[in-house]
Amino acid sequence: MTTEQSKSDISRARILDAAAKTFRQKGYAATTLIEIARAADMQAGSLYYHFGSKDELLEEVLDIGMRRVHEAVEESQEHLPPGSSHRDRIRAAVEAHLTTLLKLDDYTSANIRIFGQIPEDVRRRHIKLRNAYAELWRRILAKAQKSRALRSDIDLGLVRMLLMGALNWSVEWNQPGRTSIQTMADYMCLMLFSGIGIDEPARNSEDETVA
Amino acid sequence: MTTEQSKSDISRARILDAAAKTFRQKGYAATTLIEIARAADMQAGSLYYHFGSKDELLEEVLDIGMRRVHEAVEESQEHLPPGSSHRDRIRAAVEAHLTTLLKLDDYTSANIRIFGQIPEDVRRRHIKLRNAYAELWRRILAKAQKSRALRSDIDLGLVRMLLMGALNWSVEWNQPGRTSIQTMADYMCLMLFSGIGIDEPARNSEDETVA
DNA sequence: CATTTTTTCTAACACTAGTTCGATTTTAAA
DNA sequence: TTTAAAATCGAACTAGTGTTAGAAAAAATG
Repeated sequence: MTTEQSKSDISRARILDAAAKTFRQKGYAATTLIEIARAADMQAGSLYYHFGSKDELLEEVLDIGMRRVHEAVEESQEHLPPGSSHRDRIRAAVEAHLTTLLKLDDYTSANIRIFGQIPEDVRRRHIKLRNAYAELWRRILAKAQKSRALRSDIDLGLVRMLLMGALNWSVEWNQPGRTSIQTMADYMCLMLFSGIGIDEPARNSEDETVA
Repeated sequence: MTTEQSKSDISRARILDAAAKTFRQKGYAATTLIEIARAADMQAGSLYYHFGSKDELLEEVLDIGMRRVHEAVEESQEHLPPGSSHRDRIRAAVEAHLTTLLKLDDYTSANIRIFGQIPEDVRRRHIKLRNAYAELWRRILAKAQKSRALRSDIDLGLVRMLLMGALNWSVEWNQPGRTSIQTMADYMCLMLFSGIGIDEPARNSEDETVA
């Protein structure tokens, strides 16, 4: 009983890690307890000493993943240098979200990837954490809008959905080492704040190089 | 042999529809042939008269879904009013993508939702269509950039990923009748071209209403 | 109407999943 | 070292899966 509580807790953590990793890779239904057990250096039956069922294990993985992004983004807002602009705040939130999602956190990425495949009752119990996280973003964006950092004539709910989509989808294509999280956050914020368009010169009937 | 070829083709289509619908709802591994058969008013064993295996059925659903978005976006580019700006072109592509994805096309939405869960060899065979679709978008964006409708100093690959993410993620949250596809496309293009930021007044040290 | 082909059903098979539980090992306490 | 508790194993059970193949029904053909 030095660092953690006991061998039980260590095994528990090992199982959860293995589960998160496997769930993220293969999805929920396709992941077998045998695989999880193997990844945790155990026998499938032994898992039941720590968890009552596959769904219970799933639920804990999901909860942990969601709490981690939530905490990461929350901390990003608290640890900002004084006098930071609202753009800085949002940029920090974006970066925190992406970092948690893509950098060595199987829990969060598993959560994002498999949320659409989980059993009804697990979803019902987990949804509260999801809503709480959504509320955090709602606050961040609303505050920026109120302070005139974001246009006042827009529906922030829709913007938030599109934003989350752009960020979350990165778990599907991001390959570690290809594009840095900073760059991704830069581009995301560029699109959010300024866009990448150039005012087009009146009309263009010069070149019709279409298919 | 009037409209389609025979009863076989009708049943085939009915099975594919049922499969697309069920795959979209429950995911790949969690979907059983019994469910698909029931949704198609058949017995599970009868499916094998039309398809050699579950994976073969899956593959066809995926392919159809991808071809449909591809064709829809391609047509959107051909049916543009003459003299359309590049913003108009992109906007049309966005709308076509969203429409196919959200409006009564279980094939495309199934494709987007379950792509991350499919068996390796199915993916390997399907990936070509995915790449072809990506190439279509690459062309559209590159053309806009070359014509100075988009900033020339940006990585279009990354922009495309974020854009696709924002659009694709809508299958996870969109509820029919809540937000119109037009509105979604409007907001997406607004963010892409202009952003929703307002130039902040120098510095803000007035109110520190942070948590 | 008879007969052949096409399509579907039915029942079974092989296999794998999640789960259970008594035996066994490991760990901690006395 | 002895002993009790904690943790894991291992083998079995049940349920449900994808799949097969021969029987039955439906449709098409002569």
